[in-house]
Amino acid sequence: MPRAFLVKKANVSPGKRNWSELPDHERGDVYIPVSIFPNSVLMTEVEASPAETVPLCLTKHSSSDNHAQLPSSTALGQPRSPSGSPGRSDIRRSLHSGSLYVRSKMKVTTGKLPPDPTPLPPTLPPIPIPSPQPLPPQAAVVPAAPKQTPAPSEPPSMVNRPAGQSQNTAPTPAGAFVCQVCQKTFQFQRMLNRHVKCHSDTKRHLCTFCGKGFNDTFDLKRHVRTHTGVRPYKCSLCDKAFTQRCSLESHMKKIHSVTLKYAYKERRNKLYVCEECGHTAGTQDELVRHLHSLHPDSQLLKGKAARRAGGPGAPAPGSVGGSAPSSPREADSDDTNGSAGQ
DNA sequence: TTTTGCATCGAGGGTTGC
DNA sequence: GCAACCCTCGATGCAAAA
Repeated sequence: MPRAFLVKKANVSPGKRNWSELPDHERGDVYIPVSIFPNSVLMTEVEASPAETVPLCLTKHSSSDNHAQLPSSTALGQPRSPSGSPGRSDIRRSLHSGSLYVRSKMKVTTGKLPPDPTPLPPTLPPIPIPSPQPLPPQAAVVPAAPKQTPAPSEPPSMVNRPAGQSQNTAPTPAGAFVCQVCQKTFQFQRMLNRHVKCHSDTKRHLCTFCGKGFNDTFDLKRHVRTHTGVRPYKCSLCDKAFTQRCSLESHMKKIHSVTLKYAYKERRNKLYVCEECGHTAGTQDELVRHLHSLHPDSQLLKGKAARRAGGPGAPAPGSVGGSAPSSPREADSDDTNGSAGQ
């Protein structure tokens, strides 16, 4: 699974948040949550929503191209990361200096190809460069190749789709749904519908810090932790903390030789994370009490109240506001600051 | 130069709320 | 029933250590 987008490690320099300098267990206490930035600050600078302000970076550039569009950090005479490419902090610094820099690498995913005896030629045309104006999902899923014909093994009926079926989807006679872009098959239509978004350049959930877009709120929330420094997953043996559970489990296994007894794909105990401060709770009630006592202005609480009242504008279930929506898109796409999830 | 540990994120599958 | 939300696995790159 090629990873087309890699966030380089932040270059450590004065004035930047350097989490490695802090004991992990203290990071959550020290980090500056988004919410304490006056929303107006962030939102003013990113006001028009990153998708509009930033030509969204979601253009395909080589990594060397990145350097050419490094307005702020170099212009401000600030050091760059050794590799020459900007780190996260470059983004933030730029953001706070009034010019939002966003990495220009584009996520290009083609999906996982099924075992196919006739693999696609290596010289496939690139995925269409995103247009400044978001395309509707289906429109954005124009096949990369001029016209991809079904795999030889596929019966002709696969390209016959019922009315209402996406242009790029088709059910097989067996009931599986096939992505017409990459030929990957899915058992359910909803799986295919979501998969099709992978081929789209339009990302619905945008990070207010860097403008990077994600297809899923959870992906965005997870990503935002790289900006906020929230590390909910703490090692019980050495106090090290991680942003993701798999990192913790990997750490436990490699460093402490502790392999957690979980079945494959078994759900772990849900962890309720306060994205305001990184506090974790075992239950939602506990988290709510925490929010009431320490973050009474939390967007999560407001959202809950709004939902109870049945009012509009309430965040989606499970979402926890940390920053007030600054644009219809954000209002629509709920949180950037986490939820009680995990 | 190689190995190790961590950080990050894509994407499939399960769960929940409307 | 569907869309959104959430969880998990696995892949990859980077930096530090060996």
